[in-house]
Amino acid sequence: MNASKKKLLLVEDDPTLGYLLSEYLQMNGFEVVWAKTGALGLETLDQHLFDLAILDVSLPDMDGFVVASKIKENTAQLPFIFLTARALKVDVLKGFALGAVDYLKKPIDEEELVVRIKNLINRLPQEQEATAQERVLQLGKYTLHKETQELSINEHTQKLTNRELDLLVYLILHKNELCTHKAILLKLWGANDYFNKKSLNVFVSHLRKYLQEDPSLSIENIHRKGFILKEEA
Amino acid sequence: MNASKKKLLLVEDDPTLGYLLSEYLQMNGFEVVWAKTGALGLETLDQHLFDLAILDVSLPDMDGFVVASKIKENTAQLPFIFLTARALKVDVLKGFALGAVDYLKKPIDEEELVVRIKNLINRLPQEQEATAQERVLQLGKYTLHKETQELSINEHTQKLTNRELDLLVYLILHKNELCTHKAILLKLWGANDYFNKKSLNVFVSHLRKYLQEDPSLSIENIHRKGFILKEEA
DNA sequence: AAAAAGATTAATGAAAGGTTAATAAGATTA
DNA sequence: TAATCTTATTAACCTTTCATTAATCTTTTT
Repeated sequence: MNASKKKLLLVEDDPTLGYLLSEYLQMNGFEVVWAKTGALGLETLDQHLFDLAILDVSLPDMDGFVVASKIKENTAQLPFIFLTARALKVDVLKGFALGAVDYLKKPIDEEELVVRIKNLINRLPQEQEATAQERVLQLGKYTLHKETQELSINEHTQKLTNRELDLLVYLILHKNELCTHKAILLKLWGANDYFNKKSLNVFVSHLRKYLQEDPSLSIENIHRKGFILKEEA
Repeated sequence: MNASKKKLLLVEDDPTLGYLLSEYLQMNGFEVVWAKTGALGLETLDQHLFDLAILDVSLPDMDGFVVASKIKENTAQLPFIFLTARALKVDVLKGFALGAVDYLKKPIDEEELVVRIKNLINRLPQEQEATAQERVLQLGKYTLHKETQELSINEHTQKLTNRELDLLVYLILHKNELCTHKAILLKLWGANDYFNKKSLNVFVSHLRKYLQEDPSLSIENIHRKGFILKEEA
């Protein structure tokens, strides 16, 4: 999905949990800096550009809440979550009031933690890239704008109908994979019968015509199975 | 922050909890539509523009996960969270895999729920209302004065009616983006039905006539979806 | 070679969209 | 209060769009 490794700051004094989480997060593709005290955590902020901070609330030297406020003062935009055994309601409310993105209660399953972190991180840089990637798909020399339903190559653009668009999007998302008649028909038509299959053929035919300008592209038929949108290397 | 009340869809079959949450959320400044079954929840999606959906996982008619998938298919961007007694790890992972923004486990303190929801909603991509406050909007060679409701080009000015103005402003704010019938109708008419759609067509027709003088502008129809106000580069 | 499946182009008809005019309801003016 | 004006809605009518179906030809399989 996203090329660059995301960098996490983990502030956790418990050596066992700290090691466990640190390892597990790294195994899951994150770069992790583990600070064992609040003070150390704040220091590392000057040396790294983090994407997210994970803060234990109970720390030997300073309260996790204090760390959070300092983070807010120093690095304007670094989002942080609390991870703590202190599940008191007031603490949860205080955490969110401070601007936490989430407040997780121990014991926490590592797998769940990773899923939640990935979820958060994907949601953060939303506007800039995420939507743009969804709105426009690239296929060979072609560009497909989903909103305007326009398929462009060089200066020429072909407007697609709803069915054409849906089918092309489906094929692009499964590029170089077999898309069975059944799967396509169920997804786009909702039912898999003789006449819908006939209809599907018509649309494949349309798309083939539209995609002629790039010879590296082809929609091939696998007899009695389905279609493959191939893009040659 | 944002002036408008945020609209929540609550899908919860338990009458006691549903009532409690619904009331409490309303007390906290949210507009809440409470659907007691998954099917009813999906129906209301056509009548309202929601900011967030809160889904119980165990529902009488259909699984909350199913409701979530349907939401994803129908309304492009409506974020949703799960609220459930089923705290099994696989369920949590499944929930996030489906694209949930959060997964909360019952019993949940109402106050904590409200704080978490507010937190989420603040974090959601806000509609850029920046330009919405401008008194004068520029569109191609045209100038639109919102106060006087006058659309001017060169020496000619056309006075707009309220509906014409509202529609044009909406389209300008979403220039070169698909504006679905549903979104326009819900925003300007408050309801999405056959006759309002007919009415919308009339106003689009008016605007097209007014915008004829600048050939770089066009209001295009996307069959069965909506309109795009295009400004060619 | 026969039969089945697929490809392509064209024909069709229902639904959606576009435009202009009529209507009704509210506001304004006389 | 009646007359006029304004404007959103509804109606009437026409055009366009597009998924499906049909018709015809080609390819593949057995």
